[in-house]
This record gives sequence, structure tokens and C-alpha cells, in this order.
Amino acid sequence: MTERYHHGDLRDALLAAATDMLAETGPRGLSLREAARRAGVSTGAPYRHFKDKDALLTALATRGFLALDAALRAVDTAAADATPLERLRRLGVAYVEFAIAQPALFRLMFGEFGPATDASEELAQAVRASGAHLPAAVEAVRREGLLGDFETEDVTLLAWSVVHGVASLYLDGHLHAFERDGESSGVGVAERVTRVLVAAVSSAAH
Amino acid sequence: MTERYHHGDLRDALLAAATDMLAETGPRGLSLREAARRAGVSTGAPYRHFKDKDALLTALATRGFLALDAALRAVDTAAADATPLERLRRLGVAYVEFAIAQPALFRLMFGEFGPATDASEELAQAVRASGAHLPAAVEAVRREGLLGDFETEDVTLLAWSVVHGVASLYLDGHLHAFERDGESSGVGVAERVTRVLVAAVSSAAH
DNA sequence: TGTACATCAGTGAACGCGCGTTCACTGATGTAC
DNA sequence: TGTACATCAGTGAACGCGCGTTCACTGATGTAC
Repeated sequence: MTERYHHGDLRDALLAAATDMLAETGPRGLSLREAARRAGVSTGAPYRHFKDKDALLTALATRGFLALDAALRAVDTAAADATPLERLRRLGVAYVEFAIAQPALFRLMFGEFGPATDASEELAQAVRASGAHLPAAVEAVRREGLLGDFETEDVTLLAWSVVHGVASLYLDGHLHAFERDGESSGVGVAERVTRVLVAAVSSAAH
Repeated sequence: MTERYHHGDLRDALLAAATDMLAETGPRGLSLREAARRAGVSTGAPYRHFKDKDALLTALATRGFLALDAALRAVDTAAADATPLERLRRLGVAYVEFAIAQPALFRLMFGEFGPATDASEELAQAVRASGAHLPAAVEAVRREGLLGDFETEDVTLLAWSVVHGVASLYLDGHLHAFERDGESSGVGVAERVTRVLVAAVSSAAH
């Protein structure tokens, strides 16, 4: 890395540093000063690129929701030939995988210390995009007549709650008792739970 | 409140003050100094009663789990004449109600900033006690032959995930889109979701 | 019943810490002529 | 092609803040005789 007065791409460098810190210490340990230090820049420099700390957090969360959106879209594509229910299930597992792969980012996005979801237009849009996959998948199930008397909205909420619950409990260390030999981390737990859920919902509709 | 040199029950007063602060500002805004201030005592005084800040947090979390245990036990008793499935469902709703009634306490208990669940023997025991209700209720359902091919453990995990997910999403403000007119807060959401879940699981078993 | 004394719950001042943010500045960049 | 100058991304020192924790101390309490 060349040392020069003008960094060149400090904004990106700060976001990258902040991402690392997030992974190491959680949203709480994320400080603008430390991010500046890591980017090799003085403590005042970030203010050329972000109005304040919250603006950086907002940018970080936006990236997170865009990444989640991309991950879910990829699953949707990859599972194009599966049944609607199986596609819904895989979406759910992918949600948990995302959370486990980037715990601190996930917490920033959904937890109490993250920015409000309407903190910026970009963020709001990313939130909307990433949140559209699950409802669409449930709607696809309904269109095939596999939802019985259940309402689309209720099933969406149920599905989201399950995977968000698994992810949260796992990240906060409450699922140790439920992990089994040979299961790699919480993803196995997510697999099991989503299978049970899909089996229950689908047989209820018949 | 009389002003005297010896407070009399500073330990309890500190815990009470900390509880208030928790409700106002979350686990993050909870400081030993501010708790001392509220209890009308100097900043060093808490150290007569708690080894350090974490010890106070541990005591607080222990109280929380004891309260959750009591709440769930009360539901269990009150629903003694309901079907096992309905009892399970009410337990789940009570879990969400607890979270909504004391958001910051719930976060301290289950979130990333709370003490480890084995930080003290009392805490570990309270965690165990409060966590026993759900598995017991699922086991009761199974005993009636209402679980079909599902494993007790998987259904327990599913149930816990759902209610924990609803609680977390609600507390973090992500369920606004799912609330309906006339529903008071997230409890109505919990009612709907648990009904769908119970309907699905039970019909799958037939 | 009264007194000496050990105990211990409080005081309040001080420590070092890292934080977010501001500000007068300086050095590099690129544009107008 | 060369020069004057505006722009703006950085510097680094400083601000005030609240925090957790320590420490020598003092005042109240209760127990032994």
C-alpha cells in the first residue's frame, strides 16, 4: 500500500475496516476512531466521507441487506426446479447461513444497535428488496394450492420467525444443547427445523 | 426516604435502579455509576455489593430468568384443563408477552450483551428452570400421540424458534408491516402465528 | 447499663481509558487561462 | 506547455464526556466485657 497524502478510496477502506471490526468485536466495539486507525488515517479524516458515525453504520447495514438480497436471489435461482415448498425451505436455510457467516453484520442489520431501516433511501430499498423473497416464495406455494386454509401473510410471518429465531438463538449461544454430532454448527439445526415446518404445513393443507 | 450513612438495602436498591435503566436505555446504557447515582450513593459504593459490573448484570439476568420461569409456570397451571397442544401454544404466547413487557430485560437475558448463562450457579439454575417448560409441554403432546413422526426435540426447537423469532423481530421493530388493526402490539401477532403452527403440527400428526 | 473496639458500609477524589466530534491547518490535485 | 489558483482530502491537537475501578478515609453499627 503506497503511502500518500490522499488516500484515494478512503470511504471504501473505512467500510472495509469497519466490517472487519464488526466481525471481531460486534457493533458495540465499532468505533470511528479505530476504523480510521485501521485505514491508516487520522481520527478526523472519516468526517470527509461520513457525516457522523451513524452514517457509516447506515452504509454498512445497507451493504448487509444488499448481500442478503443477493444470497437469497441466488438460492431462488438455484432452486428453480425444486417444488415451491422446497424452495421456501432453502430460502430459510440460506437466511440462517447468512446470519451464521456474518454474525455481527446480521446483528447490525436486525438488532437494536443498527440504524433505523429508514435511515437512508438506499437502506430502505435494500431492506425492501431482501425482504421480498420470503413472501414471494410463500405466495408461490399458495398458488399451487399447497397452503390450505392458511393465509399467505401468516405463513410468511411463521417462516420468517422460525429462521430468525434459529439464527438469533444460535448466534447468542443458546442452541448448544440442540446440536448433534456431525452437524456443522447451526445450519444443521436450521435444516432440521425447516424440514419439520415444511412437513407440518404441507400435510395440513391436504 | 431517610438519609442515612448506611443505606440499609443498597444491593436491592442498585438492582432496582439498574432495572429501571435497563427499561429506559437498554443493556448498553446501563452503567454502574448511574445506578449508584440513582440509588443516591457515591460511585464507589456498589463495589461493596458487587465484585464488578458483570456481577450486577448476572444478578439482573438471574432475576429475569426467575421471572420468566414464574410466568411460564403460571400459564402451565392456568391451562391445566386445556389440551396439551393448546397449553404449548399458550406457553409460547406467554414467552412473547414476557419479552414485550420487559424488552431490555429479555435482551439482557438472551442477547449478546448479557452475561454467559453459566456466569453463576444461580443463573445457570434459573436458565435451566425457565427452559424446562417448553420441552415438557411438547413431551406432553407427544404422550398423547399428537406428534406423529416428529421428534420431540425437533418440535421443541421449532416452537422455541418461532416464539423467540417473533419476540426478537417485534422488539427490533421489524413487524410493523404485519400488525393489524385492533391488535395490541406484538402479542396479537404471536397469537396468530402460534395458532397456525399448532394447526399445522397437529394435522400433520393425523 | 456503659464503654472500648472491631467491623464494615459508605465517601469522594482520583486514575486512565477510549470515544465522537471540531477546527485551524497543510499538502496534493486538477482546472482556467 | 507552464503557471496561478481554487478546491478539497487529509493532519494532529484539542474539547468534553462518561465510564469502570481503586483507595485512603470516615462514620455508623453491633458485640464483648
